[in-house]
Amino acid sequence: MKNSEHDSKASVGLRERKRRETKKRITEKGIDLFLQKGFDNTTLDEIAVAAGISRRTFFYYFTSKDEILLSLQSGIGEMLADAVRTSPASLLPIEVVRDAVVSVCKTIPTNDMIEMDRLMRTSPGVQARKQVSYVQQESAIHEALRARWPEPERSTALRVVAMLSVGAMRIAAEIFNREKGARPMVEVFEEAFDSAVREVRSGERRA
Amino acid sequence: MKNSEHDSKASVGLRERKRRETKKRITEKGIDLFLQKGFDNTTLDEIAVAAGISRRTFFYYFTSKDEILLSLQSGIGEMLADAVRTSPASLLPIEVVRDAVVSVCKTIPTNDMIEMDRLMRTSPGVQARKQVSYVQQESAIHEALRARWPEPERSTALRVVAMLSVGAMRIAAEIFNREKGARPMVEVFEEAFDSAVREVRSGERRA
DNA sequence: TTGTTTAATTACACTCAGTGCGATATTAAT
DNA sequence: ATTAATATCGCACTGAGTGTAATTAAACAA
Repeated sequence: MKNSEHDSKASVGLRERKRRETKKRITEKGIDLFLQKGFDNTTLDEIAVAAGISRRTFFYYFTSKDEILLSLQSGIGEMLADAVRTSPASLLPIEVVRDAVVSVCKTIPTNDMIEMDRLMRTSPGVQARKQVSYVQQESAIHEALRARWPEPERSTALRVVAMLSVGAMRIAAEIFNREKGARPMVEVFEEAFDSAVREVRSGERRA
Repeated sequence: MKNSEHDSKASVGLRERKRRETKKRITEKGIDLFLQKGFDNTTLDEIAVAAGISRRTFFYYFTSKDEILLSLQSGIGEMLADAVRTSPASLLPIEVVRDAVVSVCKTIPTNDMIEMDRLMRTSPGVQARKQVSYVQQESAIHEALRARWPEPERSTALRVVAMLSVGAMRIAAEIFNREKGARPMVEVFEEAFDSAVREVRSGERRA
């Protein structure tokens, strides 16, 4: 194995290059059409024609129509996990996940978020799949957390902490889009996350 | 309007009675088939035949195949919301949601949970839809919470608290099923919820 | 260069979920 | 008995996704 899968240097070979271009073209044309006509009103035939491939070839690159959208959200999980792994050793889990989401939020362009959200809302089916990607992000964070706090008896707590962070992110995205990006995403997230923490801590006496 | 929609007394009329029987029959036969052959390997034609109706009539009762499963999980949201509404006035939000989930967990038969979970795992698509029902449950809880703590600036915190409770429930269900019901669901949930709260409270100093 | 292997692309035919439309039967209301 | 709703059904259609097998193009070896 000379070249790794994601080697974007010169020696990737013509095949791999074409492959990536094709996949990218499908994604771009697909999103274009989705934004124009809505997800459900766009057929695979239309996407195939726009991307200059046959309908059957589409399924060589994607397993379903949804995957065009999902492929955009994949990667966020890994970004979050990386942020967890590279955070200062002095922090507590709850602080680590907060920082992780904050740093990732900053990297996502605001316009993209709003457009994607509008897209997601055009179809209940897609809305459903999006939730699955949140679960994947949770898992990614959870694994990264467990690598740093490996005591097995702590695993469940870390799982819920991961869930809390992704959940706060999800809600922040919701609010962010409802306000049409009036405030930066990071700010909304911090408000959601911190107010939740405050709420939990408010019942400090014998529960 | 003489009779309310859910009046299960004598005066419901023959029509309503038949209607409910048909819907129930479809659900039961559907679940039977799903458990036998898996969700994806069961066609609507088979369900229709088993329920003694036409394929077309199925869509008079349900809007999709998924809805058979989803209709079973619906109702939990309302149970949770009711539990929130009827909880003692002295409790804090975080305590209220904990109690609500605990009380609802107790009412769900263990065997049902395990069977349903196995079913859900037979299809990624269904798995996705399940997540949507969690979101619905979150909303139900959130609304009930807001009715008790109506200050608008607290809404987001309550939203995240609702999410935390449903999330802990979801994770508890996951663990519960992984252990094949070795421990009661309530116990697993309490462990998940409480350990998360402990984790959040652990960073009590200047965050 | 040529031949060989492997991966990409396509056409065709198929299954199944879901919808639109219109016809017929059944129950309720007057 | 008439009339108005509500249920049930058949038929034909669209669109997603799969299986199969054939064709084309790139990679590699001699």
